Amino acid sequence: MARAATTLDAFNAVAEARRRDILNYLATRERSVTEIVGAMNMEQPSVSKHLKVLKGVGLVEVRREGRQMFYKVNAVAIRPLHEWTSTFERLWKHQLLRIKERAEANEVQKQ
Amino acid sequence: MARAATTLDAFNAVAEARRRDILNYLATRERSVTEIVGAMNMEQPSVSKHLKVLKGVGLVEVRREGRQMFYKVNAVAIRPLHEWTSTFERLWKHQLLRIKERAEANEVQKQ
DNA sequence: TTGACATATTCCCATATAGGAATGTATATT
DNA sequence: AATATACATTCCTATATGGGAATATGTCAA
Repeated sequence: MARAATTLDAFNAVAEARRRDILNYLATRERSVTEIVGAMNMEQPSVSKHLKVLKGVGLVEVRREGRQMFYKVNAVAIRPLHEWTSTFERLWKHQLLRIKERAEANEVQKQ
Repeated sequence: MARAATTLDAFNAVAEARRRDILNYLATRERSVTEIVGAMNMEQPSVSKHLKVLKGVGLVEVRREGRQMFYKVNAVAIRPLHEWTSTFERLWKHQLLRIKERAEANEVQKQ
């Protein structure tokens, strides 16, 4: 079996750095494809293909205006990722606290 | 060019649902490979391969104890994902607020 | 109607899996 | 030493890309 499809869910879709770049760019406000192409350093067909994947998992929404297509982030689709990572928040805070405690203990030793 | 390697970063590593399952299982406490195999419904070689990927991007750490290998989550490695998703938190909260407002406006209309 | 402009889609290819099967390796036990 | 246990690795294959190139589609303008 090959890897799961990028169109399966948000986790697979944002695995690609280019698509995260696009989402970051769209975080400010909606943009036309041409604007995205200009901002990223990618060919237009690549951008369109990435946008199709993002749209497939609901991470972006589109609006037509004449010849242009304006894409914007659908932030609620990112929420599941945030919530999944949140389940580990308690763990890394505990980890960082212990690192800090150890550092302070070393400071005391040096004195 | 093919898709980026799963061993590239945490984003690619957790794109696979099975690997998130393993991380979820390890969230409670460290576990031996056999325990993981028992909990997930996977073959042992598959589990070992997924653990190798997770270890490659620093999402888990290992400790040997006799013949057993105990794996545990390295939560700080999940932090970058949490922080990236957090940049969109303001957006989806705003989105949800508008949804709520619209629902309430409809309630008033019905009265 | 004819272009021109903005996007989307298709075709092709090199690459990276994920799982299954078989095998290798390290450690404990007798 | 021989065997069993616990994992890791290798080989193979079907599949899913992501980018480049070429082309198709849709819309506005003259």
